[in-house]
Amino acid sequence: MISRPRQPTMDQVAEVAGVSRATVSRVINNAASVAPSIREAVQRAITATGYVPNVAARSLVTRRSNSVALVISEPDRPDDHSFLNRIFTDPYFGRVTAGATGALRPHDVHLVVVPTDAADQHQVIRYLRQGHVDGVLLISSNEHDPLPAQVHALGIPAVLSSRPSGPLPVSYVDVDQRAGAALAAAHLLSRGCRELATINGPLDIPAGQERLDGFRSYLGQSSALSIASNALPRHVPAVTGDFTRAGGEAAARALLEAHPAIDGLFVASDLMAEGALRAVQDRGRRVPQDVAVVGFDDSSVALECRPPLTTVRQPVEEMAAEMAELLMAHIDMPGRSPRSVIFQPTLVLRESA
Amino acid sequence: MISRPRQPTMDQVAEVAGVSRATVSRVINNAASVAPSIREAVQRAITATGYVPNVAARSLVTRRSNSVALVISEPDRPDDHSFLNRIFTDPYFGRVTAGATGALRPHDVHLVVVPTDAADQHQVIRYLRQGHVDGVLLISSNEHDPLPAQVHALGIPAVLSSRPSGPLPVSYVDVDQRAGAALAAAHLLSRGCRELATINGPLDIPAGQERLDGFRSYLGQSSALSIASNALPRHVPAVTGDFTRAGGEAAARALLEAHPAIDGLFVASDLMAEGALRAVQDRGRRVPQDVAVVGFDDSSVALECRPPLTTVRQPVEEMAAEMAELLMAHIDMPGRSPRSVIFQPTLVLRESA
DNA sequence: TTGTAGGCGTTATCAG
DNA sequence: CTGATAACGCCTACAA
Repeated sequence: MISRPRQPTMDQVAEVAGVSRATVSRVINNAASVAPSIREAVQRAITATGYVPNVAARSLVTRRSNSVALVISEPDRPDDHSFLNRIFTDPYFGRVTAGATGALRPHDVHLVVVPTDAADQHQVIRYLRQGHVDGVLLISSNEHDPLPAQVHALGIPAVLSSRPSGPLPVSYVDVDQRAGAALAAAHLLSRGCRELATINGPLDIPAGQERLDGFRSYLGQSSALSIASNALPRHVPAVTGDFTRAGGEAAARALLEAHPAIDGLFVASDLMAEGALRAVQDRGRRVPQDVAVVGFDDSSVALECRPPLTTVRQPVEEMAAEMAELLMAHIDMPGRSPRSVIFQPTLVLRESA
Repeated sequence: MISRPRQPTMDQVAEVAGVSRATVSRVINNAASVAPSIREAVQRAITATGYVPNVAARSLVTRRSNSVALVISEPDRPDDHSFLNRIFTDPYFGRVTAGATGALRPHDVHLVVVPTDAADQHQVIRYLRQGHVDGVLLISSNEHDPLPAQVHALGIPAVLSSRPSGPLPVSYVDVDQRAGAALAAAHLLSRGCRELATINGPLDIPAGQERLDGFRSYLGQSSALSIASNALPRHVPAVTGDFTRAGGEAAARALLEAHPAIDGLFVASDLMAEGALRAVQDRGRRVPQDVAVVGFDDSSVALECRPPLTTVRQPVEEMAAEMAELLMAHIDMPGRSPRSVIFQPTLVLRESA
């Protein structure tokens, strides 16, 4: 059996380079003022010995771990197993991860992905308190999720992925949900649809509520259009889905059952829209000729739908990158006051509407 | 601005409890022999002060981080962005994560998910050398991936998710791929299919190669069957897909174009099978009446297919849990000799075949 | 510009 | 059973 050789320490590098430990430390953290010749000698010693700094020792003194957590909180899912499955299946989280890691790389900071459901939450809190990470990117969509408040109470730097439900002095990044829904409504109207309906997300999730509000209130306001053409329905039919494919399918089925004349459908997520497409087509109705469908997210499933989905695009990667930047700023400047950054969504035209 | 109060240290707890630091340490690590009364007093002091051990200090002395990395390596994907998207979209990785975290929890060990493509590999190596983690669960399917060998050279405890391509003395967990493919072949034959074909995975991935081999060689051997009925085709048509939905669809299209009489199809992954289903149905052929389709993985998409997919099930969660247990054993007993654990797949009957 | 020395918060080895 | 005391590997005043 070959036992693993212990990592070389800074002292060994110093000895090889013929300098003191402090000097080695200086060139590693490229502190100013190290004679070029010495610096070079140290570099050589480092590569010669294969030295790599010990993170534990370093962060013990710097009080920095150089990593941040991406906490994905879904308190509602009781079943841990299906919960993780969902997280790793929903393209949204992949985009967030991609955006965040990209922004973090220049800062030389690692991202630790921490999925959590209700049962885990205290574990997560403990994890954060132990100093594993310097800050938290918190993805929490559920309005009643206690985690944002708890994390804030910890005093650890944090950035949320959407407006916190209560008044919490914390930074967040969000998309203008109402504007996105209005974009969808306007497009459906402009292509001539008059029997509109929507499949909204869970109403205890702000995004679910706001997309519904945005859709309805735009239709309520567009009196110009409603005068120019047939009157719009006073009451826009809506059925609630759960942001899953199956949920979207069931919701669409119910909707078409109750309102067979529907010719325009706004679905609050692409995943649900994919299910809705099936339901619509199962009833023998063509998309977009008979029923036009607009999704939300512009996730990768939008392209896999048939027909490809017209959808409201959130710049998720950019948003995640912005979250990361905000977080780094808070970490580097403790006491910096919280701020929010709101992104405007855009409409991506494909074939479904 | 409220500045965050520093975490209480062990000394403070000791002072509150009226004991020495060493004693506090003992109750925390519940070392043997601490007087019950003292232990209780310390516990009280801990909750009173809200003490949480500092992981950096601890792992500096124990040389343990109490976390392991789940490295997901896909050296082929040049585009980082789509790469992460794929990882977080493929249900397989979610299952792995679920299985591993579940097994790790009792050990009080955290899982750090580290996706990596070719460009990142040296970063990953550096990360591992820095001592962030005590060991590595390495998911690497590509035969030419240099990472397994590099990780092994590091001397850090590691467990692979499949047999390494070269002779590497390292533990791994795998499923009997050939047996799984044979299961599929046997089932298709038994339901009366005689014009069999397969959509195989990339041949530079062992799983891709072995599933193809297993399928073909079972058919070659089943002379009993081929005598009892019409002779089987000597050459079983096969087209290579890339383990994506779109790839499966394209492959199926090509297959049906070249061999319109196909009545039984083995697809080497559920994701590809979902695409294949579309292609088959687009040609106006019914599944399973005209063409029976068997997938591989029993991932969550198998249930979302229509019709729901008959598929070969890998017990992915259990396999990941086994990987985690093997890894913990290696971590706790350095020098333990490597071993492999092979799981037998099963056939899950649904409606597609 | 470089070296010396103290301390970061734990665990672990000893005595007592 | 409990308490000193010495590491663990690094950073950082401070001194030279």
